Amino acid sequence: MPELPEVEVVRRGLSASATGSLITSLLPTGARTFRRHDPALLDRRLRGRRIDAVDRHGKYLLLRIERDQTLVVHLGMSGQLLVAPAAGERPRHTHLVVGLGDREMRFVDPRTFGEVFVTAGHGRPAELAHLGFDPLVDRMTPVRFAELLSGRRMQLKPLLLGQRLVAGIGNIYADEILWAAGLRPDRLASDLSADEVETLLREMRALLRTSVRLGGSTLSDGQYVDVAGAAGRYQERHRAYGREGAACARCASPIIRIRWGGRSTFLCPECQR
DNA sequence: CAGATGCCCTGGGCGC
DNA sequence: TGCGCCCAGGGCATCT
Repeated sequence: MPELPEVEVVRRGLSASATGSLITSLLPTGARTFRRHDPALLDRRLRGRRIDAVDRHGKYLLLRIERDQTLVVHLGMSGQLLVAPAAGERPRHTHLVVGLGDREMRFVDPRTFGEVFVTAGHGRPAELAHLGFDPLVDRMTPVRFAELLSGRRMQLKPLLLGQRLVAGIGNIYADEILWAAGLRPDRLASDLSADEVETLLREMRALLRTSVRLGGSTLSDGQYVDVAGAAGRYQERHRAYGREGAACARCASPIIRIRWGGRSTFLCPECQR
C-alpha cells in the first residue's frame, strides 16, 4: 500500500536513476492503467524527450519531461515502478514499459488500482487540483493548519484519509500519526485545541520523514519495494497499524482493531484521547 | 455538502 | 491438495 513515504522513496530512486535519461520507447499494454486518455498519446508526447526531474504530490509521482510534459503515475494499492536492464524478463502484470536506452522503467500493478496519464505543463496538474497540501513539500504553519481544521466538523481519520485537506496519507500512516499524536481517530477536527493541532502537524511531519529515511513500510505481502526492488524497514516502527493485541508502546494497554468505514483501524483505547 | 456504501482488482491466507 | 471465501484499501461514482 504505497502511501506518501513509499512514493517519496520511489521518487528519490527514480530521480537518481532516471533524471537526464532519454525516453526511447513506450509500450503501454494495461487497459485499465490508462483510463484518462488514449495510451497512444504517451508515444506522441514523450518519445525522444528526456526526463528532466521527478516530483511528487501526495501519492502521485510527477515525471517532468522535456518540452512541457508531465507523466503522472499513481501506484494505487499494488503498483511498483522498477528500473531494470532492458534485456531482462518482465514481471507479470507489467502494464507500461518506458524504454531508457539499455534500461527500462516498468510499471507493474497486479490489482490495477494504479493509474498513468500524461498532461501538459510542469506545475500542479489540473487533474490533481483537488488535493490538499503535501506535508513534506508544502509550507504549513500551525496557525494555518488550525484554520483549515477549525471549519471541518469531520472525524480525524476520514479527514486525514480524504486527500482534500492533506495529500499522501493512507490507512497505515493515518493510524500511526493519530497514535503518535495521542488522538482518537473519531475526534472531530473542529474540536481540537491549539496544542493538539500543533502536535498533530508536528507528529505527522516527523513520522513521515522518519518513514522515508527508513525506506517506507513493506508489509508481509512484500508488495511495496523501491525502484531497485528493495523492501523498506519502517514497518518495524509501527506502533498501531497491524498490532492488534500487542502492548501499546506508551501505556502498555492492548492495541485494539475496529472496523470503520469498511476498513481496519488500529488504536490504543487508553492513551489516544 | 458530508458521509455512507459499493465497486474495481489479484494474490495470499485460511478453514474444511 | 484443492476449493471457496475473505481480506488488503485508494479513488471514484452514486445516493441520501
